Amino acid sequence: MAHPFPPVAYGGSSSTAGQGMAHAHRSTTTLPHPGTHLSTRELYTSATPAFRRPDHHIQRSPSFSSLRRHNPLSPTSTPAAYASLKMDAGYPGSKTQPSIPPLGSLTSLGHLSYSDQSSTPIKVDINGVIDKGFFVADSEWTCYRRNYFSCVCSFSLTPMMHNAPIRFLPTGSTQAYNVYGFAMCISAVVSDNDSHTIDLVQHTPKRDKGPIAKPEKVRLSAKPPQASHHPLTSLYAGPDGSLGSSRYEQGFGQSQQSSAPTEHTFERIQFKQATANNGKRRAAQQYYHLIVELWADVGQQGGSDPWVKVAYRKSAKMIVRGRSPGHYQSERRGSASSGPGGSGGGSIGGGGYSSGMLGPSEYSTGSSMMGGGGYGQHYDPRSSGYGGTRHHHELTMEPMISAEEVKAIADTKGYQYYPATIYEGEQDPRHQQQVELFSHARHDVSESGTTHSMSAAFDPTKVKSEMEAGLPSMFYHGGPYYSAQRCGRFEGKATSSGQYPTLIPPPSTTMSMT
DNA sequence: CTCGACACAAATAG
DNA sequence: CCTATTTGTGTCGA
Repeated sequence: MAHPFPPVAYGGSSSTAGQGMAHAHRSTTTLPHPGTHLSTRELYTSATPAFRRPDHHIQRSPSFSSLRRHNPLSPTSTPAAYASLKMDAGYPGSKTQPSIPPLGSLTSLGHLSYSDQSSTPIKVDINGVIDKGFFVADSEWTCYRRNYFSCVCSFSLTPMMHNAPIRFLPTGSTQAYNVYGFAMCISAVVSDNDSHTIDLVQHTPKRDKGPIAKPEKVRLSAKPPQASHHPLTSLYAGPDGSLGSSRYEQGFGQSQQSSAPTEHTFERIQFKQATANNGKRRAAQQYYHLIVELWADVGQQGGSDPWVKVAYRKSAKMIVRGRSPGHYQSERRGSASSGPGGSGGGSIGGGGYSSGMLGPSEYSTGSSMMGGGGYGQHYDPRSSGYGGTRHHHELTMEPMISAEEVKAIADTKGYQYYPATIYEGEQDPRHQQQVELFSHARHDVSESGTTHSMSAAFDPTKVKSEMEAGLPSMFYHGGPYYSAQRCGRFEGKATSSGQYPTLIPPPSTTMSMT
């Protein structure tokens, strides 16, 4: 598995489009390879969950932006608040990023333990951040089949002992395997039918010109638990380009290999196929789930295939649109139900905590991610009253979230992010709020089947929302902090808002600063 | 209808 | 400021 893809340079492309592409120049952008670390650009671009390029995608979408600016689309599209977590920070002006689809709780397919004398049980955590490409439409997480998305994956073992041999005992089996290494991969399945897998494809920057492949398992080392304390730390790579966390690992010389990083970003991924019935017909809408999997290398113990799946985490259900954005803009799915708009109330409470997802998610496994949040579509940032305040604490523990939390949340209407919105609404770049999230990452690995309480990890308390004082930069490079920026609109709704302790900024009060 | 390919244009990054 | 690169997406054709 050296590299799933050849390095990006497929220079060969001739001229198809006239655009410019002669050769891959930016090699940087090459697809991530498993043992390699990303280059700088990559780091920022995708590797970093939180940091993506500042604006990039958002603005990019012509359709949305333009449309949105001039015409508000239907209510549905109304912009909502986003939770942006990114910290591009450093400076105001950056745009924020929309929320990202949450991952559900971790599902273990067996038990890991150190095989030394200690036999210490190992708790596994999988972190995955779907970075880019997704937005909420009609309260459902949506993306375009043709657009890229990326997924940052990492896992951690607690406790971490690098030299100790590990054993894996699949659930329901008595046969334990020696684990020589780990790898992660992403895949997708149909929501209704887990057995129905959907292929994911990975392009090179050259896109059509370059080869495409399926995401492959990438060998990774566990991220040290310590990293956890800094959510960001783990997430963000050091400036030097190497992942901070990886250094730790390597330093120890774990068996995995020096080249194994602790985190891998699958970039330029797209679904091979769109979900069926994208809302058009009466037929039931199909949904997919992205799955972040952790595999163990058991050598030949299990037969020819050395890889045994240890655990995985499914994302919230999502719709993959097969057509151009333009087609959907005017179109409305059906409806009714979810109509976000309709409800302005998106309130549902579903909860989302989105902001936290990124950072904390890193270490908190199941918890935070559900972000969906519900913001319906309120357009009024202020008028409505959500005024700031709605909030509450409950977010953390929303009962509702459990099993179908994902669903629920999603239904709830997550935040929708629309770039344009920002413009229209208000742009306050400066409202960045820093959030320190730290949840402890404790969760039980035991067996959480699927549903778990995710809430636990999130501590509203810890989150700090305010801080605008302008120190964005500080946090940023300081490292570990997470700052979330909000964009102008806080559509926060009561309900949802509750979920976001962090994000909810006082309506205009704070923002104007600076 | 969906998928795939081609091509254009916009935005970003350097 | 300019250019190279990358990505989103409109559209056509299969």
